[in-house]
Amino acid sequence: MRQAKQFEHPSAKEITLARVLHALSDPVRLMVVAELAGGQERGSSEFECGVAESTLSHHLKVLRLAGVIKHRKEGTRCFVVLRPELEKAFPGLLASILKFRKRPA
Amino acid sequence: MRQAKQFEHPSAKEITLARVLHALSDPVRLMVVAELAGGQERGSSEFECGVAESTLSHHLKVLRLAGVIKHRKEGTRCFVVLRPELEKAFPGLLASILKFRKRPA
DNA sequence: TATATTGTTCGACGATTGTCGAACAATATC
DNA sequence: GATATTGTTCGACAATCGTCGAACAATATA
Repeated sequence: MRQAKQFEHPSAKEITLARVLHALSDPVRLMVVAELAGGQERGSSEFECGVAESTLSHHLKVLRLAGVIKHRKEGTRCFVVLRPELEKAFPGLLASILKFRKRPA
Repeated sequence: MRQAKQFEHPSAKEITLARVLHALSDPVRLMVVAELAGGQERGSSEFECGVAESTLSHHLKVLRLAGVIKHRKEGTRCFVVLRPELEKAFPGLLASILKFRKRPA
């Protein structure tokens, strides 16, 4: 009953502005981040973004590698949550961006 | 002494969040926008961003097509300035982003 | 052990990207 | 007119992107 190997995450120092902006410059990823904006953790299957499962997985990886989300496995499921380090690095940035998003479908 | 044909700019309605974020997700373009943040117009030759002239021209086109800058010709020179429509569409967004730009490293 | 569930990784694909140098266009100056 | 100046567009290139289905890995359940 050992826990499987978890994902690699960049250190807080590796979170750069251009990288975060690039991570947010895709509608699917923007939708995921908006969904996480409340701060609570979400199961990765909760996102209904109209792309294949493998594509969503790819986008979560991009967000993870940009330092935007923490990605964790539990059993056969996966959970994601915003990384507090992001808010610490760029306080208010996410809110400033998300408040302009088109209405959450 | 006719004025040459000017550049095409997207309408204010075509300025979308993801498009703007994508335009800002490149270090060169981020630098240009930061340079324009004061609001005053700049000659395109004033930017020293370490890329070829044709590359800078490409980046200015990306910013123009994203609705971030107004690009105008005068004589043999070109001038760029932030589009007021951007601030109107996403008030405060640019400032929220630019304040986190890398300090003079 | 066998099977089902969940989600990642792999391989492929077309599209887009950032980059450069060369060629081009428009204007200014001689 | 001829030449110089300024900056764009073109053509090419490697790299990255978003996308999918198939294959795979880990866990849960029978």
